Amino acid sequence: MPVSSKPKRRPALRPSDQTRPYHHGDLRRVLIDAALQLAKEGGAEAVSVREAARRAGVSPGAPFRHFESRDALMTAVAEEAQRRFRVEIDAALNDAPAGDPLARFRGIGLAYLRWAMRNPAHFEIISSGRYFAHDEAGELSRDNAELIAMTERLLAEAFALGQLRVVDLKPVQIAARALVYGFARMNLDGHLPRWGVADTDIERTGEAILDLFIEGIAAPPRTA
Amino acid sequence: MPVSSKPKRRPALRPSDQTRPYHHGDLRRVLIDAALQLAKEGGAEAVSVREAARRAGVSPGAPFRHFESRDALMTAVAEEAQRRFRVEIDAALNDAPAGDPLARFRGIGLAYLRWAMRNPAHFEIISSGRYFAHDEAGELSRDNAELIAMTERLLAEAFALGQLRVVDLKPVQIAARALVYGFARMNLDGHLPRWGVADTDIERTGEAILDLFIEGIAAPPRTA
DNA sequence: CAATTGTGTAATCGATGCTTACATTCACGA
DNA sequence: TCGTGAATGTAAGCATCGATTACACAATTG
Repeated sequence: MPVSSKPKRRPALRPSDQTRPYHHGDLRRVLIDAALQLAKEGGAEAVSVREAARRAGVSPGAPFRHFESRDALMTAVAEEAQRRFRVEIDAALNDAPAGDPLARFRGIGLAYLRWAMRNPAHFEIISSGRYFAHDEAGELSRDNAELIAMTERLLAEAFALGQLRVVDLKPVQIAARALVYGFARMNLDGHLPRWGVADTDIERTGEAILDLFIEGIAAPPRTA
Repeated sequence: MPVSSKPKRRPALRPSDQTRPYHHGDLRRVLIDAALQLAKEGGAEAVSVREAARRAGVSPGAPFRHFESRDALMTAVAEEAQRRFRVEIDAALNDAPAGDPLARFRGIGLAYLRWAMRNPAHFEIISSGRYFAHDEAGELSRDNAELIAMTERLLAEAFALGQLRVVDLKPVQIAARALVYGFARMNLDGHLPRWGVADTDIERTGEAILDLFIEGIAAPPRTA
């Protein structure tokens, strides 16, 4: 089993001359970073174990000491990406008004979209369901379940406050996810230009469709 | 350039004994079919040129006489899949009431969802934007543009008839696409179980979110 | 200090995409 | 009819990749 968290000193290769030390220092961490970088450069499937090893300055077999397969590496990468993603979501939630669950719901959607737009490859790794076994990747699954539960709770609160015109909340929840996921993937898969969305308009358009959806489920204003 | 459409006689390997004829007959076609089958069996990325050749009973180099690269093969596969997809869409349009553009719009969405649910791998190949160059694949692009134009027209007609409560139609169009695309990909990427959607409920749920969306953009009934 | 465990290297395997040189067959014009 | 060139197949080989195995070195620990 891999190292986990013991603070290893990074060997800091001697100033000018020597062969670098036999042991790397924190190869696991470095490999994940290299993989993240590779994904950013060439998309998720451009990540190869060998190239990550190359960038870490290590032999092609070395990564398999830390990850039993490419999928295992990608799972770790996905978990790291998910961690970063969660930071943004939580930040968005902190910025949203506590007493307005529908606004908070929207805030999550917006943060989701923005992160996906700005980190397409990492978003793909998280969501493609091809880069890791969902059964493992415990942290990732747990995290995901939390997010699902959170949107469910927010919708229920919104409904209780009379903010929604809809009764059946499950379809609303799934539709909302499908909407943001779909838009994010349209971006990822290069569909948006065909739909007349310029690069500079992407985030604005994402916000527009999210608002359209929210208006569609929101209760009409009291005074009509 | 490959053969195209000349009706070649298929050599019908001699009854019991002989080595099959040197020339295959219609290898291009057979390779595409094999690739479609491979995709159905193991997903889009399970398609390999060599395996397709193997199934066609032909040497590993042979396919490259017909497709200059794996991507070129996948492009042809995508075009074939798109052709089948279009058949369903057009059928759905024929079934929909001519005088009710919003219903026709919904019909397209439904047909889209159903086809994507029932042919996930082929759907992925069509839409993933990774298996072919969008600039080439002329037929595919043309087809896609047609579909986009069609939904645009239907929305405009619906608006003209007062069926919509929304003014800005572009976001509606994109949101609709994001919704169905997102749901289709959630299915493809194995998200739906996590969202509490059982296999048997998938198509029903798809219909539900589509209807939710359409209600959200539809004008309220006259008599309120 | 010695042994155990962790972590790297070297060499190798099989599969893949793709290329090149050569073989066979088809199709068309003299 | 035939024979020549184009089309289409085979054979062999390259580089890359994921993965395994045997071995080398280092760090920790008793």
